[in-house]
Amino acid sequence: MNYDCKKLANLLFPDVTKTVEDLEIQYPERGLKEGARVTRFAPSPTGYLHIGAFYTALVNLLTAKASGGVSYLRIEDTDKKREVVDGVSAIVDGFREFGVEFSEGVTGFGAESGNYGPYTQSLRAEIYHIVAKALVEKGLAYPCFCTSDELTELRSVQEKDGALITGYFGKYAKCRDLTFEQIEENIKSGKPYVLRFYSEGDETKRIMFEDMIRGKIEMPENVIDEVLLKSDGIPTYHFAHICDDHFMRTTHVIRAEEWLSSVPKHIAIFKACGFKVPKYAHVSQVMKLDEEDGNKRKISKRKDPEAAVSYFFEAGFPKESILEYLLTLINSNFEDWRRANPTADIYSFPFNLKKMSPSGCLFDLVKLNDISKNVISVMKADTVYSLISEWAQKYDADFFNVFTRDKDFSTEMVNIDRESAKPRKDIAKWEEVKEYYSYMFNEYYVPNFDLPENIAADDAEAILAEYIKVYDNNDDKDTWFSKIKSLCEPLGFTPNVKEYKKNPEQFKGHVGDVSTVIRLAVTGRKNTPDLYTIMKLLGKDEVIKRLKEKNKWKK
RNA sequence: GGCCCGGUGGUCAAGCGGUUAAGACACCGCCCUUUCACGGCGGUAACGGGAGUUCGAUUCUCCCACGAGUCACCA
Repeated sequence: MNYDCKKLANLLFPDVTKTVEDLEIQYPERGLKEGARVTRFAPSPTGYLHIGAFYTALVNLLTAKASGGVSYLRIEDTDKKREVVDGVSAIVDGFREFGVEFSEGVTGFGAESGNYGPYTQSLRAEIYHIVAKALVEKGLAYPCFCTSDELTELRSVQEKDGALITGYFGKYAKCRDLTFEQIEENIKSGKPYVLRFYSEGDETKRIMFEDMIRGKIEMPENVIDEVLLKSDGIPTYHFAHICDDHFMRTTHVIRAEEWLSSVPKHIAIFKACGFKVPKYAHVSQVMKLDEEDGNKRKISKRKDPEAAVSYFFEAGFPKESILEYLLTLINSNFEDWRRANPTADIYSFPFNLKKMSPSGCLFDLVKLNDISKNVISVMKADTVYSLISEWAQKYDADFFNVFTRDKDFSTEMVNIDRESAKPRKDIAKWEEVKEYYSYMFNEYYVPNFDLPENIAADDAEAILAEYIKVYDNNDDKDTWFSKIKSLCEPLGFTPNVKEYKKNPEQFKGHVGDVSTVIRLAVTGRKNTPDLYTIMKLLGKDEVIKRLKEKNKWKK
């Protein structure tokens, strides 16, 4: 540069009086214990909380917690075009729904905690300008007055030349050669400009860095004069990343893999600023199978409803299920650990970044269901009752009224075959509950008279006729079952299943078939949890009423 | 197209020069069982292809194909 950089810095940033040294004092080293990691999750408020973003956030949280460090939430709202009105709340609420908390940072719209703020980029203009000014003073940044048309043209020229890389760099960076007078004149005449990084990179040289998930990575040095400040004075992601992660004292930048290719750029800017480069870890993306071409692809905000974490909450997956599932994707040894520590807090899991897979994984709803069934199966009835109520209140008002009409009844209902050594694992998400227990509520009960092939309608009728005679809702379970057994022989069935299996031709069926008839009559289902309890809960009148609809068996 | 990342059953994945190539989910069968579920036992199923290096490659190297990402005044 052929001019006094200090002079230019003052021309560009006349109002900036603070220095980088001031900032170093204002945001000192955190003084955490050896090995404690400072991580951050830094989303843009462009819509709902994305499941992939949450996944990355979880890795950040886990990394900080496992090392006794700090995690914080920073909002990257430097692109006003993409910003969405309730973007910040959507993100914060999303985490809140998971019961997940950062140690510091943004806690709501316009709210934050911590000593390294502001944690919202739009509030940090001064900081960026201080650092930018310092860069200009060092001759490592300069104003560029090129219009977007000129840039597009540059690109097409480069492409025509068959250039290996395109972009604003080296000899193509014509604003590098502006004289001070030209710059001054442009600025005085109000010409918009961006501030560019003056790259000293050498395109023949290569840079090495260590990614904590992928290991050593070698790439060509950055030569691009990346935009640092946009024409409105707001920083680009790249520059904000450098300033923020330095002054918020981030030790580990853990972000999605799409950032991997800009690491050389970031390292160059960190060094130009005289800042220490943090450790990087690039998390591979959560993908799904595209229905059209059958290939893996990133879960898309636009095309895939399951991209939003709210999708899972609407379906009624407990937050623990989603968390558990994501943990199994994050560290493959999580499942083993969970088996050994069934009730431990997930944050006590010895998380290890190095154990993360460098390849992208498919989000498997089937596996989520399985995990969720396990999670729900070990919940206490009271918990299940309140979680179903909460869910229904939000998403199914009609069911909410029915379900909460009689709390004791519903609690006992969800407690059938629960709180035991071998709990049932039927329910994966709350939206299944209404259908699953439909026969327990008259509003939803659908009589069904389709007998299994092996049972004749006349026999079914006879079974019920006899059963009504002996049925007593006050019986204990053994008595209840022995009465059903006693029905068998007079009607040509056997109470002994083994006997039936030995000589099937001697009987019409066995006690299982007799029970099936009663079950079908009472619940409309061939399969249910413990029938005894169901009948007990339904009550004598209702059971008898249902038993008496016996004439409707399909013949 | 340049750069870069990735690759073990359908899915998530152990493995890190010599293994009968774990485990989980899914699927199938059997057992248990008044149905279903749970549980138990068993089964089907994998190292993208080609060259090297080596006594020996899933593992190391290179090439090819494939898949992903990135090349903006978006993050």
